[in-house]
Amino acid sequence: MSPRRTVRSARAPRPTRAPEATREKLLAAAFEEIFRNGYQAASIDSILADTGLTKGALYHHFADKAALGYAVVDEVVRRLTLQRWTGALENGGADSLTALQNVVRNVAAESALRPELVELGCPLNNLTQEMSPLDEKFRSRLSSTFDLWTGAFADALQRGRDEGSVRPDVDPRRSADFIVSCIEGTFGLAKSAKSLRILRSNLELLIDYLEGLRARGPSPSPLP
Amino acid sequence: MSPRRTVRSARAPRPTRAPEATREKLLAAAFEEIFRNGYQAASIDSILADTGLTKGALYHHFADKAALGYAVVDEVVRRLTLQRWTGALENGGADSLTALQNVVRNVAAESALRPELVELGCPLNNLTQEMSPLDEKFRSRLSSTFDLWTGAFADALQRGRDEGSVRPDVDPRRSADFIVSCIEGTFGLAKSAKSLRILRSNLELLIDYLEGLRARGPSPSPLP
DNA sequence: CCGCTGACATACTGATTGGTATGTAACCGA
DNA sequence: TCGGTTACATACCAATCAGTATGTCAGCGG
Repeated sequence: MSPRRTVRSARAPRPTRAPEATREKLLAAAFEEIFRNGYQAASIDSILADTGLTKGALYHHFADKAALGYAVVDEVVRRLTLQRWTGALENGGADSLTALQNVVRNVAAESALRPELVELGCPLNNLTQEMSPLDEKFRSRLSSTFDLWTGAFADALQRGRDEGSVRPDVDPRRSADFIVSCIEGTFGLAKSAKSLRILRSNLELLIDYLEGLRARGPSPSPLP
Repeated sequence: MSPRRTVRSARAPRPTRAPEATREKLLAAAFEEIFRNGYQAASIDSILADTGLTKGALYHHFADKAALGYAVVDEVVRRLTLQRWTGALENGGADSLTALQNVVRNVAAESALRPELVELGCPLNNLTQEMSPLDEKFRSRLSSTFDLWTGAFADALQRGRDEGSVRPDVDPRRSADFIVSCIEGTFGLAKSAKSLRILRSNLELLIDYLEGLRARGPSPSPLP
């Protein structure tokens, strides 16, 4: 009867000790707080108030505030970024360039439903602008996340070249950097103007730009 | 002889009381501190230490930290942004599109000489990402600065259409937003990677993109 | 020459910050 | 069942924060 009873064998949904769940709760709250206020202005006390936990819990799982921030990048921001921008790149029957355009289209559609995307922007971009010049460990983690993102786009462009959907004079890596820059800048400008219209307009122009990378003459059989 | 002597009529270069110069010194130091650390992490005490002034001086010229931040945007960030990006748009004998490309080229050349541009990025962008969601007065000031920037680019593109250097199907406002987004995103990615190479590569691709906006057939006389 | 006001300097405050020291209960192997 | 380790909670601390109250001196109008 008493909820404080501990059942030995059966796994209750809320066991009295669940360190991994506690850690995840801290990470999620920290991400939310950092996303809204930035890392430096993120308050430990506020994170703990959100979770209902205490400093004992936090400093048991993380050495200090910096370690918490690093973990947020490694385990939350990275995952969110990759699943949003690289998750749907490889499946589907379309060519690589069209897949890339569809990813952009999907984000445009998603942003219409989630106003936080236009209000708060991209968490990866936010953290980068704030922390890159101030903390090298932050910078390297954020930069490597960008590398995964641009790398995935570069791979897609390279596959597009191989399959004939992308012009052979396109440099996959340089173009990938350029495209990601356009995306991040777009979120920044839309956030500044609080304008979903700018966000969607820019993403449309980006899709047009991608269309400009498409190989002209349809070469149905690249190598006979 | 004594430097403390006060000459009544002649304006000495360093009069004992120079409120305007004091204000400017505070603004400059505040901009530097905010540029390096962000607004929220900018320390009033640190700004004062840089200037050699005290709180009495600061709170005599500015009501509070927010007012200081607003003044930095209005009087420093805006001026820097406009002089860098819109200053050289209207002169020169070239067509408007070429002038736009030259502005981008000049910044690329400038960034090679000033490493702070790639390390710290664009002050307008930094402040926007940090403060737009947190403070509406910040956001409106930053957003209006972006409007001046994109407006100048849109005007240039419109002039290009009028003079025949820009394709008539180009929407000046939408394209201006897109171009500025590319620029800001480029500074962000370069800052993340600490890479002057990425900065220059992206600006080159942007110049190529602008070239794509050029009207095909040279119409020497738009209206005979 | 007097007195008022502008232009600061000095010293202080309460709140908030990240971090720590200590206490304690749950869990697990022996 | 016992002892040690894990997983927290509580209470506290020094430092830093923005902001304020007060003091003081320069300059100028009268």
